[in-house]
Amino acid sequence: MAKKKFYITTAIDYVNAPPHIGHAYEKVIADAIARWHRQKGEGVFFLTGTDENAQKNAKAAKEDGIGTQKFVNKNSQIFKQFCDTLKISYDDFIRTTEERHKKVSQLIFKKIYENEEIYLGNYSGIYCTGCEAFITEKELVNEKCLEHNIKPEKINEESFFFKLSAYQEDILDAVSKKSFIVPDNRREEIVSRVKQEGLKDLSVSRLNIDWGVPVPIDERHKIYVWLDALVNYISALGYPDDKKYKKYWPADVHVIGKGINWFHTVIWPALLMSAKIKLPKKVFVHGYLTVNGKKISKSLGNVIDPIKVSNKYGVDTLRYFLLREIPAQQDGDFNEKALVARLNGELADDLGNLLSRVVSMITKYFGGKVPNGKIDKELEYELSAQFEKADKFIENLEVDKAVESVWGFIKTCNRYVNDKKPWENENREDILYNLYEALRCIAILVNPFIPETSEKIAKQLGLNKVGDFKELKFKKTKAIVNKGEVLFQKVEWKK
RNA sequence: GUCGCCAUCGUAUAACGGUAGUACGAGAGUCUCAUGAGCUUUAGACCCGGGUUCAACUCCCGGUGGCGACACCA
Repeated sequence: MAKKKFYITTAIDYVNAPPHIGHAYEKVIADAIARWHRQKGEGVFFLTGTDENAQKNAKAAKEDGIGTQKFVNKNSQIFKQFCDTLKISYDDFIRTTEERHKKVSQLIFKKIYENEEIYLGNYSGIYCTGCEAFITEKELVNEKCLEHNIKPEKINEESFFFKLSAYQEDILDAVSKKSFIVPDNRREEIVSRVKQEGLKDLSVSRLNIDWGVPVPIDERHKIYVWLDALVNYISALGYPDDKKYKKYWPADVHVIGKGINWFHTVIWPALLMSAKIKLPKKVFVHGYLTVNGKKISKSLGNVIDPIKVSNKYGVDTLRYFLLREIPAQQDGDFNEKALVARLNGELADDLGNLLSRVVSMITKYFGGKVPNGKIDKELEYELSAQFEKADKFIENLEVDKAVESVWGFIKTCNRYVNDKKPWENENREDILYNLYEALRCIAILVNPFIPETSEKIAKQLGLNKVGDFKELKFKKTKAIVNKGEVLFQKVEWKK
């Protein structure tokens, strides 16, 4: 029987600024979902990468005094290392300056052109020479560009347009489907905007700029970066002929931030329709992070470096915090106090201490050898109940609730120790046998969220690997436990 | 400016139109295997003003406050 496939992507990042905590959130959430599906035994393909063809990069590179390609090479590397530090289990890391991508980007442009849904027209707008970009009337203060305080010029130049307007009905149908955009409020935003504003043709090229992918039918133009960027989801799979493309497309989930919802749920589907390609099954729109209740911004100086947080508290603590604390369907707040509270209360006290007390007792009463006992059906039932709940939550992309369910079982185990009192020597074998099995399963359950810790638990349980979800039932395990270091060192919070 | 989303104990969050729940924090109690951990338990909330209804946290209208989208921002 063929394995079920699961293709998940994150947005690709702009490389003109270093990764911040918001990037970490998106990567970690997608990673947890990807790992969960791997644990289910599915054929998972997890894609992330960097978006490098924006004019911004050329500008930033100039300021840096290095060539644009060198600049993006350096910064893309930073993002890749960032993923590695956070233990992001990507299967591929696409860069839009790679030949394999540019080729497909041009191919899609050409295909849509040949369908006569890209045409040459005139773009008129106001152009700020300071921004080196078109700006909107709304960005003006006293007819001047807010940022550069100069009067922008009116420009009328030729541009290729995509007939987005032709897709009004088809897009409305697509976005109205309940499963396509998650969560509901994000879907409703798009549906009402499509209804109210309607779809207008979209300029998909820029004339006379020096950075970007050339328009295949007219090299004076460069492909609009959004069209180029969106294509990464299929170029990475080797569209149109590669067997990876045939196996994994359409994507099961695109994980994106709310700021780019419109591009992913309106423009991208329309482009795909025009190119006669299947639509992704689902777009998951997560919220944004604030820091101490404030919007992340350079001017406020509250940009948090996730690498520093990871170094200070451990990568799993950061991962756990992002996955558990931030509600899937809305914005969340990052603050160190809350992170420390999760670390001390849930990682150290609930999980760390459970492992510690059980391993200690097995060592103390049985010399470390896992006793042979009778399965406690009730405890085993509780395990499968919480697992099923968690699985449904992951299916609905409510990772925070999935983590909560797993912790529900951890709490049950702590209660189990108290109620059964293994130190009183009545059915001690049975009690500790069941607790051992429970912990073995906990290591499996927490693996998608905190992979490093999961392995540490398995090691203390005398196992050489963490199993997958098939092993989520109580069985006979021959092992010698060995008490290791504390899983999580508690941290005292001082302001 | 146009459009949209949101508003619940101190904090973070739930609730088919029918008893406002959960977690952290705070208070009290208790066990002793364990990382001063665990377990039990108490107190504590529906932004304001109208309307619909036998009944409104829930639906409608208005206000206030927060947030966002509106051609390149996870």
